Amino acid sequence: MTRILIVEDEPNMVAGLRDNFEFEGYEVLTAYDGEAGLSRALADAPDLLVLDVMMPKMSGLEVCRQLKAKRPSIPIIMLTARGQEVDKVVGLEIGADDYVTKPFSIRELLARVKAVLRRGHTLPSDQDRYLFGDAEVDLHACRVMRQGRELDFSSTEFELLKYFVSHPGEVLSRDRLLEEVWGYDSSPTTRTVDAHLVRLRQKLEPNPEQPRFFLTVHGTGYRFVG
Amino acid sequence: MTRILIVEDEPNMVAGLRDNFEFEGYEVLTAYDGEAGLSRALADAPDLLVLDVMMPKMSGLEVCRQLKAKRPSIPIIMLTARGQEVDKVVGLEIGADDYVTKPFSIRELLARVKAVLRRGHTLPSDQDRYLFGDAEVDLHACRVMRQGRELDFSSTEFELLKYFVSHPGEVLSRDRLLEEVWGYDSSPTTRTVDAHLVRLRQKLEPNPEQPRFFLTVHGTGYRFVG
DNA sequence: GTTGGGCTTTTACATCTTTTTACAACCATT
DNA sequence: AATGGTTGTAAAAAGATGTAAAAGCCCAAC
Repeated sequence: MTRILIVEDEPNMVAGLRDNFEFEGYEVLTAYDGEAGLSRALADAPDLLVLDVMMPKMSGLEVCRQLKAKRPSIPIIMLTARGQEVDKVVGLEIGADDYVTKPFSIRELLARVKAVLRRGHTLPSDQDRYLFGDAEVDLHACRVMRQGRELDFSSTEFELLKYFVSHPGEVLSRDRLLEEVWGYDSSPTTRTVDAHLVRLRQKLEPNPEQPRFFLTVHGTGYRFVG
Repeated sequence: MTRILIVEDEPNMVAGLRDNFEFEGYEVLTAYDGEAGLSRALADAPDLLVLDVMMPKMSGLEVCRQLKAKRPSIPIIMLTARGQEVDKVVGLEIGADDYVTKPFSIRELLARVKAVLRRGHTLPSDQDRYLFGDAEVDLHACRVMRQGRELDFSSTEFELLKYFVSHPGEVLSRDRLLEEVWGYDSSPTTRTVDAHLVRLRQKLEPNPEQPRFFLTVHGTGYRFVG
């Protein structure tokens, strides 16, 4: 039976994941901090790790690095919070096989687990595509299509877009956007947000002068309606 | 038998809803993302949709919009998360028949489903349109028409208008208007209200100098008579 | 190094919205 | 009618936002 080790400090999250994985027929092991996770992974040789980045004692990144050094073949899927440096997680730097950004749907995580176990390359499962108007956003592959054509998005632009489509309908203040997209210690001013909004609108609105999706909330911020 | 389509990406939630709806004697169809939900709705012609706002591939709002465009008569109840209370408005703007905020009691959802089904698909646009004089206010679409032409209203102007038509006949003090329209911690003075009244009258009164709808109650405030 | 290009941020200015101000007109009370 | 407070109204001021262009930064190529 395929065994999955969940390393995560949030008990509710663990419970939810356990339920779903067991329902899918996996055997589930758990650890509630980085140190325990690492030793458990070495001792019990699970078939796959689901590993939270943010944890007490030892971060998921460190666990991943150390584990990959000793057991390079164990697949690891990282759980990252929004705003964390996704680039460093995947790819060669750390060695994770895939990642999922919180909050995620269980369904998506299951799909990625299966994909990784199948050793099929982590083709951007279309679970995290988002459609609105004539645009199509692939949140995982970081691509944006419109009318069949791919649009160029810089990383900041894309992160901002991502935050908007992840919070449809909510009024998002400039400060909140700066904090969530640019980071807590962001130097940029709020006008930077406006400048980026212009670019999002130019690229994604059918009629940028009269926005339909990226709406202004005067005195407050912006709202995405998709 | 009445058929209900549940479009929701959380498997546990779907399972729970299915149980309850089937117990109540409904037939349940399901879809796990927006895209699938939309095509299912078009293909299987359910009697009602329960539609989550936050979903992969296509948001509930977009599904709602597109479905209402093709099948305006299918009733839709939206599920919104607590943080996105703005969606209440948006969801209804887009044409949903009702909404429920997560977390909700199954009992409440069932009640609303029954209510919507009993109501026999009354278009919300009817109950949200307000006519007076030669003007027509669409409270949900946030549009004002007069003699077939659409008028420009700033958001504050519209909110004020909305409050008036929602309280016809009542005498509304400036302080009350400030509190209700501008907010509890509003810095503006009561004269600001007067300034806005001028603009409402200029835009909506046949003869602004001699108001017929937006009446002054000397020493107290204003009264809308529509 | 240095250079060049792409991306980000800032700046500047036009425009739009909201609030305040000033004063005239109005109303109620005496 | 005189008075003092209230309201109508336009215009000024203040504040926010849209937008293009300049300035700054970073990184890779030379």
